Amino acid sequence: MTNLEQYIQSYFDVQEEQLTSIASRFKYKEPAKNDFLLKQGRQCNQLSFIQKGLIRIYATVDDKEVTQWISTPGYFVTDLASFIFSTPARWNIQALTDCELYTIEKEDYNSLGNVVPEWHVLEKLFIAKCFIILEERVNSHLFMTAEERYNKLLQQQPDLFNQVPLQYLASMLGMTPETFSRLRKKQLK
Amino acid sequence: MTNLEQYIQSYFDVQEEQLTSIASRFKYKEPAKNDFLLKQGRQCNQLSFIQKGLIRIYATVDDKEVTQWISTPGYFVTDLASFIFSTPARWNIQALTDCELYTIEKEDYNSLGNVVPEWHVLEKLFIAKCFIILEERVNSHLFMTAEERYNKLLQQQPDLFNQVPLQYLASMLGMTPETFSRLRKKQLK
DNA sequence: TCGCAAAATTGATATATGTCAAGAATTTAT
DNA sequence: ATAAATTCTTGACATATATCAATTTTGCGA
Repeated sequence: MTNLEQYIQSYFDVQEEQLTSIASRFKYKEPAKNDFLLKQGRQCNQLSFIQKGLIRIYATVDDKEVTQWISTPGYFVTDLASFIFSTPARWNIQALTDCELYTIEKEDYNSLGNVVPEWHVLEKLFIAKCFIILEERVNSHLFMTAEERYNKLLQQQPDLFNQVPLQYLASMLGMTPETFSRLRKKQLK
Repeated sequence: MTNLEQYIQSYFDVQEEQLTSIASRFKYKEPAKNDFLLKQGRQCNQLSFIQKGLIRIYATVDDKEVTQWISTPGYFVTDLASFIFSTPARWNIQALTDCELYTIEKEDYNSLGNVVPEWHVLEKLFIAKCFIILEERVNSHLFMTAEERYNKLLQQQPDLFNQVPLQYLASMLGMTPETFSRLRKKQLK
């Protein structure tokens, strides 16, 4: 089983016979560092699995730039709202490093319903998982302080802390780089 | 077209012939004020449309009680994660007033795929809409201050402000009742 | 390898929001 | 209608986090 097939299986829980058929619709891509996969305002027509590299999702609104998330190998990346509803993208998606991706175009993605009988069910579950991830993030703001969010991220994704500019992590946790830096200092003691 | 059918249509964008069939699986209920539709830790087996009344979704974690949302007529209410994945519910769901609901049981809901051909597609879109609502809420914490969140809610749901205890609104916006009260005072000037 | 640009840190200070306690207002139950 | 309970408001104060500016460190391109 290829890496891509493993990724697909872990997300979509699809039967093995159909894996090859699904995987064949993804195309290998190697965006270079700083390349944009998507720009705010455009339409998002792709869903990508990250084999290698790091990708930042961010937006600029009223001069304020906010990093929404950093995606890492083994995960997918897209602007789900734009991808599903063909609305203008809210997010920029940019490679933080040279990357290796498997990308499916929206029209191929949408044709999967004709190929894999259970596809719409799997897709539903996939989106529901995305929902749960977001619910968790809302909760982190309702239940936790900035410091607790910092500690949680440090625990869950320690590697990120020496792979990406820390200001991006600060932003996705909803705090300034200065606050992030001070929490970091506190931790190191 | 009944109220219920209108609600279903607005959420699921289903064809008119199938509306009756779907609607027939919902049962009318009248929970009284303070009745629980769901308790944290249990499994959520119901999805309800609110015809009348107000419903609070909240959770208590480590002695901290957080209101996640207040649902109003014309909207549905459930613990989506628990409903879809049969996991223990994260949330309590409680009637803030006497209510009139249309409720569908999970097994009936799951059987809709056999009744309405396009059901899984509609369901996918429904969940995707829920995703977008949550994305919007995450953004409100990343881009906005407490005061901006207050003003946004006041603008979008002014009625809530004289229908439910304000401490619940404060909580769902991620602030204390005192802060909420002071922002309120500021507004009234 | 050097030099520049970006990022991170640090200190001083400002501001937003939280905490605690008391009292006023409102709602609910008897 | 009254009493009790809950909710809301207010003030004083504490704390977390933001802002601004200066400096150091790091990383990158020539």
